[in-house]
Amino acid sequence: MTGQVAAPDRVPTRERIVLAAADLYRRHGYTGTGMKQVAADAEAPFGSIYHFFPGGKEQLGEEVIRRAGGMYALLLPAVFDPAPDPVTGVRTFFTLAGEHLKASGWQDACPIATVALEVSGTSEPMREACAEVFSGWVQAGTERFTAEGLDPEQARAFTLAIVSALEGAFVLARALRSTEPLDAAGEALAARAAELFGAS
Amino acid sequence: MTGQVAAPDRVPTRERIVLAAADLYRRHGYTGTGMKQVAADAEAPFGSIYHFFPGGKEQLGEEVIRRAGGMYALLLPAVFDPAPDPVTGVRTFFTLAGEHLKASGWQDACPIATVALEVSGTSEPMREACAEVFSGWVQAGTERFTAEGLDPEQARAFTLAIVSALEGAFVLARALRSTEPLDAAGEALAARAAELFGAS
DNA sequence: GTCTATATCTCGATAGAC
DNA sequence: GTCTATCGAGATATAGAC
Repeated sequence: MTGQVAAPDRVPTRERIVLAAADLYRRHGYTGTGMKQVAADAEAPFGSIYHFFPGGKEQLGEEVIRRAGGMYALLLPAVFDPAPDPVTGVRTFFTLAGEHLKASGWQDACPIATVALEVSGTSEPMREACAEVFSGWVQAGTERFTAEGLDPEQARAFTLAIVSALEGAFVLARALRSTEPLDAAGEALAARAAELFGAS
Repeated sequence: MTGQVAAPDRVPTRERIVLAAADLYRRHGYTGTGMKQVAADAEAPFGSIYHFFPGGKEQLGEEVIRRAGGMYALLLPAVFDPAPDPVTGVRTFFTLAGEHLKASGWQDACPIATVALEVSGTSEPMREACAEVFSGWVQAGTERFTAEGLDPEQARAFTLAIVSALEGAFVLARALRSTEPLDAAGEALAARAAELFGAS
């Protein structure tokens, strides 16, 4: 009977910090994002960051990567479950990614990819966090495509190709300010899917 | 008759600065690379950077991107010219990329991709430099594959898919410390090439 | 053109009042 | 737990002797 109703500031401070950092990472990267800016965007006092993340910038970065990775993992079933077949699923995945990127003013790239490129040679804990996120995506895709009829090796290789193409197309699309790379990559992978799954 | 023999310090200061910065960018990114570190790695006096690049970090970054982009563009004919057919060329391209990345201790990613993700939302001049580099690659690939029998639209889409897959596979490979993403992406694109070019 | 010293700013991180 | 003031280090950039 503690009277837990939805409070006005329903999002806890710690959560706001993680969300704000995730948003900044995909716009400016890890090294380009300052802790003061995170605090400002999260509307949290500066000291609260070090209260919740005593490990500092690196600990915050690790958690942001894992959390963002988990959220993006939800997109896989969200797109593929309603799709009539894997070929359509692949094409839709790339199309939606392009629409979202364009709608954000070419700002919202994938935070994991940016951070992975920046810190893979600098911070081993963060590199491992990125690796675990990618591994999780690949494993989820492998299981799905295996269930849809591919043998596990094929399924894993195809998933790796999809994730790679998606991340790379994001890079080009963001720089070129065009969805063309995402459309082209999606088309190529959809054709590969048609070949693998034997559909048209 | 000015006696121009190969001098001991045959690489000019300005050149050393650009090369050192390019190397640092692909290891630590743009924001993660300091001007002092560039000077140190280039074995150049700190002030010389601002003598040659009065526009500061951004001007240096722009030139590094364009120069590195031009160097990487040379790899396309270097790999595809000796290849017996486009399918083999595609596969070789991804295989060599993986071998190089691994040989560098998973350090030498593509500097353009890293910088493109970091600054596309921050610095318009640098975003344009990245876009021009990518456009150049895509145009070169389009011309080559058109000459090999594809119609221009197919050739352009296929080139975009290749570059996207390559850049994305680099991201995963660097984080996972494995060439598996590059091999899988190469396999998928080689299969697509076989389909497009009608070879086996 | 080369090189050093330094100005100015912002970074990540900490201390301590409340 | 919240918030402010501030530290020391490192950043970019500049001034000026040589």
